[in-house]
Parts: sequence; structure tokens; C-alpha cells
Amino acid sequence: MGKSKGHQKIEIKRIQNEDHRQVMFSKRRKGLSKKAGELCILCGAETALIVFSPASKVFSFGHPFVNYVINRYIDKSSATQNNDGVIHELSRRLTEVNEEVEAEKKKGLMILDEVKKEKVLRQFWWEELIDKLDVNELKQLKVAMEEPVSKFEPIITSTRYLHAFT
Amino acid sequence: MGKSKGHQKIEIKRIQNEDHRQVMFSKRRKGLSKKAGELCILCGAETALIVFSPASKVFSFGHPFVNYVINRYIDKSSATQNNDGVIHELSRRLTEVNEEVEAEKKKGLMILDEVKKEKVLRQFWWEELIDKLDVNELKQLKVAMEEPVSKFEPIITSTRYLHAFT
DNA sequence: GCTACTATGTATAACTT
DNA sequence: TAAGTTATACATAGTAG
Repeated sequence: MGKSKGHQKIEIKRIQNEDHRQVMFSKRRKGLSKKAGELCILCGAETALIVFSPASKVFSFGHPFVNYVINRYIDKSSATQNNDGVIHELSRRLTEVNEEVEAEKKKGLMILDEVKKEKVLRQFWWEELIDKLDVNELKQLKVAMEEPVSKFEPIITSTRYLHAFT
Repeated sequence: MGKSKGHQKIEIKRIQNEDHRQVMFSKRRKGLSKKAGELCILCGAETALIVFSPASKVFSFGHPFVNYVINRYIDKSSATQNNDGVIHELSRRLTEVNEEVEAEKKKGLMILDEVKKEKVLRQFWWEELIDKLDVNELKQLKVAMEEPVSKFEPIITSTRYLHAFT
């Protein structure tokens, strides 16, 4: 007797209850693999999906093989200068940002003190990350930054970026 | 007048019609990325998704980053020894911070006309940007986007960005 | 934790513009 | 050609075992 409220709407945010989260992970991971497989069959796509659970268990799906797709991805990004993937990833990130901003604005602006506090935390995060990026990534960024890209400047406004390389 | 038969049942096999297949690919690829992102947010998973279209276009999604997840997949044992461990730790912190942000968003409640204007201009800004950037600039932006300060700053100092393309 | 069930939300196949 | 609409299939949140 399934006495259930059925599929209720949920907010997309971290599930607090650990058990619930685990169950959700299991279900959704399977669903994701299934859909990845369907995409391959229906459309002739080649796909790799790697998922680490919070407990660091790995799950993967690949068509034709995970490693094959990964290699293809790596080759593509290093050899060819195909913007598509980059653009896609960028637009995805930007979309995320915009959505976040929009959601934020709908609810209201954060209290100024809290904004400052968050900003400090984020700076730390970012500065540490820069320190830990591998040499190639730093070179890439450095080269990119040495190019005259005036239309780009607005993004890189902070001097924080600069001493990462000095 | 949407005179449609709606979502009909389909067999999971290669779609023969090329146009139909392309449309299906586009839709399902987006759906897949969305669900991958939801899995990450809901369950704290780390995920990489790489999809090659039949025309060899690459699309990818990664949290925290595609390359990070791939590296972790390829060589899990080194994760604690090199920077991956740091990045992992940092990504955890980012998640925590984001949770805090989410919590804080709920506190504030001020909708501003100014803010709406900014939203429109901002969308214009990034769409133009994507169209105009060359490879080096994309690399640069990619790096910039991968750190949370830039995603955050526009909220506060956005007016600096707006005349870049006007 | 895993499977089964049910009610419901969501994704999406077919169609329109 | 992509973007929007509609009807339906499918995924899945909640629950029980």
C-alpha cells in the first residue's frame, strides 16, 4: 500500500539529511547514466560520465569507453583550438552566474557586512587556488594576460590577479 | 495553436532522420547537463560529463572542474599527494561558502529598479563577449571564471563593466 | 543501505512560429 | 533555424518493507 504524497517538488540545494541525500544520490546517479546511454544510442553521441559520491566512490559510464572519450577530450583541448567546448563551458558558467545573480536580486541584496565577509572568504579561496594551479595553467594565463585585450579588461580589474605571477 | 500529439513514446534506437536527431541531441544534452549539475548540488557529488556530438563537437560539464574530476578518475591514489587534494578541499569550502550565501540570501529583501537595468545590460555584456572573444581571450576568461571573485564582483561593481561594448 | 510502489513533477517528442 | 507550445512519457520524492 503505497501511501505516499508522491513526487513532491524540491529546491535544488544541498540536501541536509544525510540518509535522504544518499538515497537521492543513488537514484539520480542511475537516472543520469541511463539518460547518457540513451543519448548515445539515439543520437550517435560519444559520452563519458564520471561521478564521485561524497564518500569518494567512483561511478562511471562511457560510450564507447570512458577512457576513449577522455582521451579524445584531452586531445581536443590541447591540440585543436576548437572554441566550442570552451565557449560552451564558459556560457554555462556565465549562465550559472547570471542565474545566481538573478535569484539573489529577486530575494534582495545581501546585507553589506555579509557581502564583505563573503568576499573576503572568496578571495582567500581564489588566491590559494591560483597558488596551486599547475605550471601550464599559470603559463597559459600569463600569456593570455600579456596580450592587449582592452575589451577584456573589465573582468580583470583586480590587482590580486597580478601578483600571482610576480 | 499548439496542435501536438505531445510527448510520444519512442524506442531507444538510433534516430534515422538527421534533423530530428540533431534536435534531439541538443535537447537531451542540455537536460543531461542540468541533471548532472543538480546531482552535484543536491548530493555534493563531483561530476564530469563529456559529450561528443556525431559532428565531433565537444560539450562538457564539470563540478568543480572537468579536468579535476578526470584527473581524480585517472589517478585516485595521487589525489592526496598533489594539488588535487588541495583543490578538492577548496572546492568543499566553496560549497560550504555557497551554502552560507544561500542562507544569507534569504535574509535580505530589497528589489531595486537599478538592479533590473543592470541585469539587462549585463546579459548584453556577456553575450556580446562570447561572440567576440578569440582563443586567447577565451582561455583568459576561462581562468577568470574559474575563480569565484569575478563571479561575485559584478554584483557589487557592475557599472564598470557596462560600457565596454556600448 | 536496496527494492517496490505511487503520486507527482519534470523532461521531452511532436508540433508551431 | 532556433525558440516556444502542448501533451505525454518518464523520472523521481516520499513512503513502506
